[in-house]
Amino acid sequence: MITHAMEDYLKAIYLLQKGEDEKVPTSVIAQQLNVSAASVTGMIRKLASLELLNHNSYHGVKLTEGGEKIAQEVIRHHRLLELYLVEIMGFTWDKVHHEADKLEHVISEEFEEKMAEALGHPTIDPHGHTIPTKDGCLKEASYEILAEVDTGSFVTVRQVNDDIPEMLRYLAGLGLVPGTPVEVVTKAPFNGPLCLKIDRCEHHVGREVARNVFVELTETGTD
Amino acid sequence: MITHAMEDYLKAIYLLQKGEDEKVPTSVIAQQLNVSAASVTGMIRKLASLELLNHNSYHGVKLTEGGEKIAQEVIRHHRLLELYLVEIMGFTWDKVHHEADKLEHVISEEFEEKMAEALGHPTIDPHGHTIPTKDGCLKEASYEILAEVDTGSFVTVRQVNDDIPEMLRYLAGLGLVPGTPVEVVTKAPFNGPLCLKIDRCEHHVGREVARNVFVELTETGTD
DNA sequence: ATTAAATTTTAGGTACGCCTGAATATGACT
DNA sequence: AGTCATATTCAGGCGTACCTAAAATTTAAT
Repeated sequence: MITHAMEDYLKAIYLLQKGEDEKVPTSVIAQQLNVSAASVTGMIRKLASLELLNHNSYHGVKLTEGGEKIAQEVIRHHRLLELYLVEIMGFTWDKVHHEADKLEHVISEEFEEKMAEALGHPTIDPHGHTIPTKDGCLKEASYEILAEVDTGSFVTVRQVNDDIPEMLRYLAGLGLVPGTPVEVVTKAPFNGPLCLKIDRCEHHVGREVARNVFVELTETGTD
Repeated sequence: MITHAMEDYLKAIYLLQKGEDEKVPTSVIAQQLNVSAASVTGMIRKLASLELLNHNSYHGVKLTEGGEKIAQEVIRHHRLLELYLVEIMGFTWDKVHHEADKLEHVISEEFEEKMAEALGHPTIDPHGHTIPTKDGCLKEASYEILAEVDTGSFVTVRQVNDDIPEMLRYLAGLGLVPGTPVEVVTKAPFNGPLCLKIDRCEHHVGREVARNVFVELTETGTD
């Protein structure tokens, strides 16, 4: 029996396990899920005994195929829910992450299908993340971090982190949403703010925010 | 903190506690929730300590105002969900009870409001049950049990029990859904089947089924 | 190569929600 | 009033999921 907590662990490990055979250390999982490292060890034992992941003591974990499948299902639920809540139910995009985090463990496969149909089998969620297909394909494109783009670059926003509601409201206010073209006018030194031209208006945003926005380069600047 | 299990208990007690100051015995709650009587006692302790119900040992329990409020909220969630799943998402009415039972504990107040808006603030769910209003009004009309109506009566279906998917599919097939006018043509003796005229066709349904259908009398027959 | 720092695991404990089986209280019936 | 069947509660246990504190292991730095 897969519990909600197990699903949360599998999802977190899947999203942290970026590279092909990258092992995810216990401490990183603990930080991601806001639990103690000891709790993570305990859960890892259980997941390993179910063959959902492989565990090399002191060297991190890696999901098995079975573990990945479950993780992808949960992520598909989450992202479909986020889009459904925004597009069909009229939620603002800052609130849907929290709601989806609860619902993702509870909805049936039929619920998932009804949402996918209502949305026309979408591939991208409101924050720009790829929605895994039913058979488990998830090719998350890798974009640049806005904070690290060279001055003078022209970029298009592709993704934003979805877990800080206040930041999402701020980003929406600026127009910094997936699809928006942006010019990086200047970058103040000492981790200072970026000056961005969005829809002909200049805005100054801090690095903290710019680290949560992911972009595609249209034209590289000269730093 | 109110857990999902607590909500389930409060809901069950609320629905069992038909009369004004009717006390609900432990055993009935245990049967309703499919748990042991001992488990019910344990939970009753906890709910009593939170002043959500009053408990007279060996004489059953009665919800306090606070307990009733929570129960009504959960029931509102459940019934709004059932209607939303049928009307907006296209579920068949036999599957929504199970889905709503899981979702009712998880959705936010905002989710509840979005559903109510999308449905035009409805008052009745797909099985004919009253949806409590946000401020906790639930006037469940009391109807006759179809199995106990006199031969020759003309009735209108008002409610059906929602927890047996197979029976709901059978009822839908017969056209025995809320709003349908029905004539009770005959009632076979020894708990035999009822002969019902529905939309000009005669159908023979067993007592078991007829005990799960609730009707309003249009014209009483002569038994 | 040894030691110090960081990471990870073990050990022991809490709370929840459920169980079974044994003890106890109640109400009805002689 | 005593007895019986039923209803209820107590006692002790199990699995999940988390915690803190202490022990063990690995890594990095001298």
